Amino acid sequence: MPELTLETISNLAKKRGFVFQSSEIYGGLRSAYDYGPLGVELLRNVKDQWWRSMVRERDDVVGIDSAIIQARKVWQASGHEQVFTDPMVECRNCNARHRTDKLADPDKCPTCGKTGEFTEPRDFNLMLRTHMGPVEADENMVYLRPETAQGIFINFENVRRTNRLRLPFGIAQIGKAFRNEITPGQFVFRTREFEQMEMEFFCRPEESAEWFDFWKKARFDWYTDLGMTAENLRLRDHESDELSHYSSGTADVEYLFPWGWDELEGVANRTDFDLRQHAEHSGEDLTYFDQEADERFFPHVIEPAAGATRTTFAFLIDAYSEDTVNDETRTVLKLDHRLAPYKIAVLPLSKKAELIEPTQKIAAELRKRWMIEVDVTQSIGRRYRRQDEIGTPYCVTVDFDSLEDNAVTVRDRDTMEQERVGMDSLVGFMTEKLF
RNA sequence: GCGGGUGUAGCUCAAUGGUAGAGCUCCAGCCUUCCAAGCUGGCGGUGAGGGUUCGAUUCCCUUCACCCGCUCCA
Repeated sequence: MPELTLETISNLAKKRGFVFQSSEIYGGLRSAYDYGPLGVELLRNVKDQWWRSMVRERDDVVGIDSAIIQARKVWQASGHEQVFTDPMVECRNCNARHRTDKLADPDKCPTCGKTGEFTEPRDFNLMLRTHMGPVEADENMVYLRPETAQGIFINFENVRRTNRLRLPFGIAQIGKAFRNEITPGQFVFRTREFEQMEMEFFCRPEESAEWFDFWKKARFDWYTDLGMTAENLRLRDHESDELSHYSSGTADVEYLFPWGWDELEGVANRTDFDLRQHAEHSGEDLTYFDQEADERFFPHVIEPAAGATRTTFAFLIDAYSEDTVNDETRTVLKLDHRLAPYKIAVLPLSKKAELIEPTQKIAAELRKRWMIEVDVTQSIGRRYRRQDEIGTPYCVTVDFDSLEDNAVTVRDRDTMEQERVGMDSLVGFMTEKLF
């Protein structure tokens, strides 16, 4: 198979209605994308699988959905306002960017050594801003959250108390986040508006190393369980100099994208940094009281934080394949059926009315359980290829024999093999296949 | 944001300072048609704004977007 390029995969995404450029009819808006009918299903399936494995299948994790707009003080306490708004200068000679307050010599570029090449200091504010209320004044300026994590920390006590939770326990959230990235790009990989899937797992300080290892493995396995190629995945521990301001240890789950290894998810040991900061800034007591041990302390936190949109993108890339069939290229998205936008396509062999009627009947029955599509246009071969290209695992074909024998053909996306199945047992048959 | 490149139907490409063409895709019709078959017909375009000109897709300016490098981190 020829090397897969970003262009190939983004072309497929546009052509089949997975992803569109934002504001396209007005020339496009940089760094924002709209998800089409197929993309929204794929994205939703990825999020559902995450939620299922992180929340519903666990007895120690609960979910929340916090507001995108939060008090400005949240971002002062978390450190984002300070870390995300440094005045910076750029070197005209080598284009390197430096924080003004970190320069030994304010006129000399530490990267290339030239002097007098700096631009005027500019604020690089990585948080998007807006105003609460109709009057645009500094007093009512608010940020759009740059991560979903803080919405969890500030609700730590609410959730713990109302749900009577005891350590160790986690709080999970899926939602949009916004960052004024300096350079967005690589299609949907880095965008200024994106979606995160984050979970903060609170535990006793001395157990944090153990949970850190647990979550690293659990998160890595989640991808392979959903069919992502293990050779295209790796777990990489951060060097101490690349750790974030809040972290004592971080490991990234990385995927081998067409442009190289890049991050899907970060698993970080955030220690008690966030709870301490919020306790200090808010004046609330955010410690945890362990009745048995009779002690009060700040829990430590392990955070698996994944990008929902880029993870969806990675699944799309990983599923892409091209076979040669009868000297033609067959493009197939070999998506796990749990992620595929459509589970089944129902296809009458021809448009004749006598076939349309049973097709609609079968479709109505299948639609109660699965996301399906009915396609009646053009030749059956063409329709199979179309379904292959959007990753539909099974096609159900109604032909003229069906009118006699009350059976249909079920065709497998990956093997292209066909099996005759009675209409009465079709739902049961598909339930087996789509467990 | 800086440097380099690119913008013509959904896609691939053609043409021209004087009514923008083709192939593929898509849609409709014909054919009891199981892996992108055929025939007939149809929809559809010069990224946006301004300037020069009798006339601009073509020349000039601005802008927007995309791709490649420098940065970032979900």
